[in-house]
Amino acid sequence: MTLHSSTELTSTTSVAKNTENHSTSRTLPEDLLIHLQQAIISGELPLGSKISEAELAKRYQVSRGPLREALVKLETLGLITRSANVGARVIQLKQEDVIYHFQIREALEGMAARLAAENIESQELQALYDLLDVHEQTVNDPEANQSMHQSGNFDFHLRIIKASKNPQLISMLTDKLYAMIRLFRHQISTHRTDPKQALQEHKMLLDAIANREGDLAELLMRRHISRAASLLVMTLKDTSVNSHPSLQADRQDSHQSIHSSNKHKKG
Amino acid sequence: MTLHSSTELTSTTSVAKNTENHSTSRTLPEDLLIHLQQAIISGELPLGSKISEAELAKRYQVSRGPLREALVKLETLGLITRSANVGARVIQLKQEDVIYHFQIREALEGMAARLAAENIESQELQALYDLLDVHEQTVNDPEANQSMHQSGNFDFHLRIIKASKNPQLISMLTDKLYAMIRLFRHQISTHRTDPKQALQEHKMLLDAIANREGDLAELLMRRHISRAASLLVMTLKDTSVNSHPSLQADRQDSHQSIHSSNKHKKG
DNA sequence: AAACATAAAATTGTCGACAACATGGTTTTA
DNA sequence: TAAAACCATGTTGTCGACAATTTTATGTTT
Repeated sequence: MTLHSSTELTSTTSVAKNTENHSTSRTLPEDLLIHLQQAIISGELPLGSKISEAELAKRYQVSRGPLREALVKLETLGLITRSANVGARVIQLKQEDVIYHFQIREALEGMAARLAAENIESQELQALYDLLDVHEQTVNDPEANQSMHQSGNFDFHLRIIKASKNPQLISMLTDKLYAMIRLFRHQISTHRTDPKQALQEHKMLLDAIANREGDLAELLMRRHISRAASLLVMTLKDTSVNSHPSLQADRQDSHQSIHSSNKHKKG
Repeated sequence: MTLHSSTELTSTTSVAKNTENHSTSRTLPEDLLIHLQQAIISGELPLGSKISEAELAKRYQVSRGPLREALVKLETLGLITRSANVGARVIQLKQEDVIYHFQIREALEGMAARLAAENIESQELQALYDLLDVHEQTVNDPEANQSMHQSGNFDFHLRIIKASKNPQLISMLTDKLYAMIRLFRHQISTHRTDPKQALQEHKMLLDAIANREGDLAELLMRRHISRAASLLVMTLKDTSVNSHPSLQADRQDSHQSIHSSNKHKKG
């Protein structure tokens, strides 16, 4: 089949230069990285689909040079795979990958919690306690929805990571691993984590940090993440990522079904 | 100053295409990545020096396109920093960086040891025990030099990492972190690690893995790495990386003093 | 002489075109 | 008929040139 299907695409999202549209960064590879990351996470570029450089270049109104640099970065983020003379594909999410990912996150965020206990400053501590207060209200609010819980959860973890004061660790966790986590969240709509339990765990963790108990903080963080992981894996066993129809992309063509982010609702 | 100083450079290392020289990979960015990595580690590109795209392109007989892709990868490896419209610099090694790095490595390799205890296969286990036997002979051999101990050490850690069977963890540790470690080793010539002690620690660790005691394996690995780290930091306090003359590159020009790998001996 | 504005040079960012390779289909051959 | 060789097409890899930006040099003013 020919691929003049560019009419199907979101009418040329146009990251291009001085046209002063919604693009925020300064260099094309940076912009492209953000947009492509979002496209993959939202499912606009389906998992497993082929990535055509020419097609993407036309779509974003850029040449293939900057696009390729963005693809290199995407590869190091683990969101796509590339092989010489063949091209790039969006990764496929297998169940093991989720497990592998959380094992790494457990080790890294555990260390972050330990370091946070050593290095956190009083104002950061205060901000975290404030955040937990807000979180507590959200938990008791029947109006609150899932995404509100999640963003608070996210923020809490992020602040602890930053409190570790280890720049390389922070970069690893925020730039790299969390891109993958966001991918999980968007692809796997059903996550049955209990907000109240999460809050409870967060409280104990924060107390440990406040008391400068690094060992305990690391232990609690690891348990917290490990628990979330097994919950997620259990969900996957039911939903079965590999057989989930909307997560399977035919291995041949790419021309994506656009704006399919709000699909696969919980039947 | 003009930069016709290309005569000073190692006469055009020539990664270029079909000329069938010592290059092994298939695509230019891959080759370039390997060569540049080596150049940084050996000190051919001094720490903190500016990286000129034009100069490097001429030197390796490639155009700037593939070179830039390699630079993007080098940036994600943490070996260079890049800022828009200004260019790339080789990183500067500050004492904190070493600490930050080892904190991450402790977390990650600790997890690797734990997973290895769960997932290692009998043949891998046997190979590791064989390796320790060789190592033991090396330790008792007065002829053996530092680099022999190191390569064995290196191999041991690598095998355990691979035995974890977590591909992402393996990639992170081998591709990314170990590039940095090799940089440390080459830049900081004086490392007073005791081979006998290291061997002893390795034995205990391997026994823990063999006995499938994940908790213990992780603990021992973390202690092992932590000890190496503080030893290295102590060395740094004496040698003082920041004020070490041959490690300081003037912030202006780059034209490197070539083949300066065997400098900065312990006066 | 110091500080500012301006011009020139050098470097990075981006583009379009060509070369090398892989893929799918067709023809040839056993 | 099936397998192998071949060809056509599309895609990725690489290059050289131009545009945009930063840096250096120059000159003017106080």
